[in-house]
Amino acid sequence: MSSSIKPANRLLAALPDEVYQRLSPHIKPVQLTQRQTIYNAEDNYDYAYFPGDALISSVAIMENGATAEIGVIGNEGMVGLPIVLNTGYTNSTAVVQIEGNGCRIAAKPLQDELRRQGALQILLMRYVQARIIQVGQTAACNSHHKIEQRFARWLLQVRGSIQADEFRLTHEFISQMLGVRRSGVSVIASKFQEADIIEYSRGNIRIISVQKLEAAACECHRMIANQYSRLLYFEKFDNDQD
Amino acid sequence: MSSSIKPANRLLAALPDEVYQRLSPHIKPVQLTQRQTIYNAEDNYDYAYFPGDALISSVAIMENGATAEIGVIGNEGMVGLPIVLNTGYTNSTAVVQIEGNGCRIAAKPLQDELRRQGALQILLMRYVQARIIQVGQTAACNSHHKIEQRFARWLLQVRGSIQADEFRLTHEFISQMLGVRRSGVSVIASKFQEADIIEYSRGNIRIISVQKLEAAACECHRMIANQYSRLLYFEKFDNDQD
DNA sequence: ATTTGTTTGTTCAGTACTGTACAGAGAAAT
DNA sequence: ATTTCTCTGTACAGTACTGAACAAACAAAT
Repeated sequence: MSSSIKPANRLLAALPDEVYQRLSPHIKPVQLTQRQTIYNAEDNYDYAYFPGDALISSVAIMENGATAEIGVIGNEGMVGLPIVLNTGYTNSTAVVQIEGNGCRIAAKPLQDELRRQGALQILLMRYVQARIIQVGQTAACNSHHKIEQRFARWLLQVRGSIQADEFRLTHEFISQMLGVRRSGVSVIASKFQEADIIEYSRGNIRIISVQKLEAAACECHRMIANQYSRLLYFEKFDNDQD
Repeated sequence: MSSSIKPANRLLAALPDEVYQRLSPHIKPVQLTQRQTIYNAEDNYDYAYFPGDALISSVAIMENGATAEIGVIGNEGMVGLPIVLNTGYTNSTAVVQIEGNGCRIAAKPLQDELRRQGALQILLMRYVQARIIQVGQTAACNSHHKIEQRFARWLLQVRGSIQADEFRLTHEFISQMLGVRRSGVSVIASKFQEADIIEYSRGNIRIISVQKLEAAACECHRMIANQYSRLLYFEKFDNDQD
């Protein structure tokens, strides 16, 4: 039982051994299934979730049922800011976008470790800042950028979070994340496929050219990626196969 | 020199006397002038600002110069999340929207007090959560709600933050906050004036009927206001004069 | 093999904006 | 008193969407 097996989640992996050792008895693996709701708006947070190869979206749901993604959490992040900030709950819903594994830690041991004001505290404060930047840029992006740019940016963000070029996602689901019509997504997906940027079929998407996708995306992707790497020291996922 | 003179800023006013006493040598009054930029994106934060009767906006500025407000800070809040989270800087610009007074505290004494893990830590963690909720809801609101609803909501938010029904703001400035054209704002302002909801003239706006404004606004205003009062225990500014 | 459900393609009229332009009205400056 | 500047009113063509509907293609279930 050595400590040298680093967890798939990059936040946990970034912790010094000493801290990780203290937390590890409380870290429990979980399997996350597609479309599973981890927390509804105003649910109390009892566990923080750290995705491995799963991807989770933080989503705002309006009174009329319209949705908009306000955060993407892959293995660079965690679900559970209300635990870090000790505020009980929040207004957004956490939904599993791409199924996979991950782990979770109960609120109390995590908060106990935070109170030591050590590496975990520093790391998660920086992560909170990264999420604030992400959601702020998303707010501005939703106002000013076209669906096509936003779709491209979103694909790049998903790619960066799960560190893979292929994933299972329907147009319908993507449209809910972008807060637009499904048919709008279909039209642009078709255009991107025509341009050899992506390939897709019935719920499966593969990114063919990251460079072309970056050219189609708005500045927001670059901006957010830069801030994440500044704050969390993650190297970029940049092995472009072009 | 008693401690009983409560500061105009409600965050500072909510602190126990003991904490406030420790901070008070570091609290310096500042006058904030309209359109003054307190911090540009990526400026390092050396002081946290606590508005009294001034109002500050946190704004994202895109590469093409387009702007969008991602946070409103009045006497219920502070400018300086990067100090609280100890991340140096952020991607947004802080601009004075309505001139007035306030005070500021240097980063170091504030962070020293935060490390005590007392009332300031609890309060500002809760404030961070409130700001996250605000910006998240704004992101969704920008996607789904009409300019008219957003304008109404924005006026209510400004009113709640400065706790006054009249303030100096041009259509041009409002349009930059909402991320829309100036002429679009003018049309709706004129419509609201016709309906006896507001009154305005050359940079001066007065809210006549809060109830009508609430009816014109989207759900987002209520949602954010509820979360602010839950997290920060502020009573609502609800002395409607209708 | 046939049915059923899911996913994508496509159309179409309608709406809410955008970008731009110009004029008028009030305030400030000389 | 006249000019200059700031702020607001209004118009107009163009664009990017929306909401809704229906068909086609494919996969899964029986």
